[in-house]
Amino acid sequence: MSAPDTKQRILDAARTLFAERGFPATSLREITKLADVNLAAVNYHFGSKDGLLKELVFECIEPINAERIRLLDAAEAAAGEQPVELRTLIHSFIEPAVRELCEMSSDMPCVLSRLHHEPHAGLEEIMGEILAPTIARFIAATHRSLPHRTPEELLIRGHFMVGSMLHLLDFKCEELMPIPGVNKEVISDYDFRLEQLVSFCTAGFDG
Amino acid sequence: MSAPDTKQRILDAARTLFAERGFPATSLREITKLADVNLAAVNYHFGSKDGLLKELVFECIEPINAERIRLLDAAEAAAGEQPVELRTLIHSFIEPAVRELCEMSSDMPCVLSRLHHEPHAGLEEIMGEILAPTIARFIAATHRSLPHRTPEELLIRGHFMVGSMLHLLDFKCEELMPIPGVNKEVISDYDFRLEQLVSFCTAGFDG
DNA sequence: GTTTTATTCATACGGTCGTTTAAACTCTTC
DNA sequence: GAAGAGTTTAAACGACCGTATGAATAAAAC
Repeated sequence: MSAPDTKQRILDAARTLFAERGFPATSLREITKLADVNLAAVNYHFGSKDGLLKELVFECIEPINAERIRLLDAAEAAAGEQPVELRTLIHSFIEPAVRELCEMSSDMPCVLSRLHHEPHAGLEEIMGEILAPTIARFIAATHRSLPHRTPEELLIRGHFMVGSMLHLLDFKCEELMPIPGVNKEVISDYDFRLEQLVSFCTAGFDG
Repeated sequence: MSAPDTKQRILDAARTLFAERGFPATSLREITKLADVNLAAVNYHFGSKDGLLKELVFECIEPINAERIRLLDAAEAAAGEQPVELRTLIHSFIEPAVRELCEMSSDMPCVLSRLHHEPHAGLEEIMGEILAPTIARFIAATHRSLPHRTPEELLIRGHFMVGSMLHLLDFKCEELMPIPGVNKEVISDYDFRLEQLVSFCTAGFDG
């Protein structure tokens, strides 16, 4: 019954529990019990509880960010001298996150969404170092696409876009109050969610 | 040096620390030390740490909710048989939260924003009981204003609106990476924030 | 088959947590 | 000024936390 890959089992269990109760409220004993590994394994493989969190977050947002840059590069190359269309820009930013996070695990979106709102010591570093250059590029591109908007408007609307996206990632439709006429399958569909979010933000940016 | 109003001092200290480190990561010892009251005072006045949180949240969102309903009633009365204008609807939902939270304390928005993303046992109850009827009314009103939209579209876009709003409430511009040409005073201004958010959501809802 | 390296294990450490207790201290009210 | 309800205090409780240790085990190298 021993674990073939202790490290991965710990990551999976941590993801689940962090999503359920949050990072500070989850103990290593709960994680290792769920993962069916020894308590000391976390400190052996990750150094500390913080180390575990960092690895979990990094392995998740790094590929998302790379994909964002890739899509933006492609869009700018295709547009040549012209500014990239706003909708394409927003799609490039949102799609990798929604797709990757939905594919990876239904838990990770929740964890990430929380971490954005409950910054943890030493984690802004990851968020900052990895995300900051990306965000700077997207703001610059948005500025070219919407030259009539002030920098303040673009910045705060970008903030709204991130808020909508994070909230979508944390969207459990089971928790929804029953609303007459709402089809849960439609709401849960990945393509529907993505399309709606891109449309909402595209219209909102220019509205 | 004894406290005239222990209860209020605890609430104030708790608000500050919950905003800074989050609920689970804040200890009663830190709270009572900051409030300059005895450790046992929390359990005497609030029954438990959870009780403290509940009272803090309730005293904050109850008036916001009441004001939302008041504005919606007024708007519907003014519109008569006609559906209320979308922008008015969204303004009625957003304005009370942004204003009340900004006036009350710069800490509370942060706390509330987090709690939405890190549901705590027994708190969904407050959120649900207080917010659910309000949300139902706003969805119904939105449906009248935008009859060509499906219920699923309205629901998920309402979700985006809430996400944007929560993220705005948690917006500390000090943490911002320096972006050339951005005036921090403009970004921090209450009226600017409100106007931008209402415009973003109004355009987004119909986009 | 022995030595070496990597991993797992049971257990313990010092600390902090939320909560409780019972004594001390206010006050008002008679 | 004695009585009593309301509040504050210091101290302690048992439970759980993240981390560290050194022995046991498995895998690989020689």
